[in-house]
Amino acid sequence: MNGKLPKPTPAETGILNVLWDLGPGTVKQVQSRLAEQRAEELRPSGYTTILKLMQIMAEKGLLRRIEGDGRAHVYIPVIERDTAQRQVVRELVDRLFGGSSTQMVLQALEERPASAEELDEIRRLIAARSEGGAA
Amino acid sequence: MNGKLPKPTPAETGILNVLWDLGPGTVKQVQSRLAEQRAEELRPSGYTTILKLMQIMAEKGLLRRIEGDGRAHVYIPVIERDTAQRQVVRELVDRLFGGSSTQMVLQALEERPASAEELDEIRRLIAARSEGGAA
DNA sequence: TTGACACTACGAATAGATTCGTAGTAAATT
DNA sequence: AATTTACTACGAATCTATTCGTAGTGTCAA
Repeated sequence: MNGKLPKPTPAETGILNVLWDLGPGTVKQVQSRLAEQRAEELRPSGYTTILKLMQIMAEKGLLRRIEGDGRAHVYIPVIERDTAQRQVVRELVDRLFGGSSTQMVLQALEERPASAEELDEIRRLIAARSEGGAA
Repeated sequence: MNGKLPKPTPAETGILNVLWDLGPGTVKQVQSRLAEQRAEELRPSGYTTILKLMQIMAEKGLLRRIEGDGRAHVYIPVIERDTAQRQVVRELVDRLFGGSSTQMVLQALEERPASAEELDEIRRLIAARSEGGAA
């Protein structure tokens, strides 16, 4: 019944972000959260739009739908944040960086300088990797 | 005449990759290069498909078109590889990593372990950044 | 001149993502 | 019971990306 989960589209990613932050939620909760976030930049999507998207996501297997207290269904992300992130990063590295994650890392650090603490964290990860032994 | 360049679509990125690698090229050159690359995985796009895409890209300002020796036009990428990379990385960081490039870096290194040399390079960049002082 | 060739230009088909209107339904309120 | 409220379900419109067929044009060789 369940092959591999499809890559979330941009709009779907927005919904997933909300659910990853807040945990299980109804369409209404997701929709109003998105509306808050986007109120300033873009015109927020209407209720039925988000409903439809979440229904589609449930069909695709990205979300699981369960009965809630009231009439509203509750949706839970099936795909993990980490998984989605890795999936997209991988695709981007392949498509635009010739498979070199290093190049991407360098660009990322160029684009948005990290704080000292963050650099430290990266340094630690690298240290761990260096010892553990890379392929 | 020229606002901001639009973000290249996936197919457009494939074309840009070829032109970034080979320099100015004709539709035929790009198409056959792509066909080679993709011959094993997917069905390669036909000639007129690539032609159309490149025409659209020229309209959008992503490519510049000049007269070649023969009848075929020669196309030159207007957008630089670095620029496109940064653009897409930035969008991805915003969309999926809450604006934290560090998180993305960590994921990237998880997904595709870098070699010792690469880690070294990253380490050097970080060292430079640490001194220079991040925002 | 005729025809083959190597291109470009254009229109239209297909596909996927996103949008929302409208209708249905059940519970809560009057 | 009738109305309002709060939802879901469904179909269809729109938009963008991608695809390619077909027609037009100029060059070159026979």
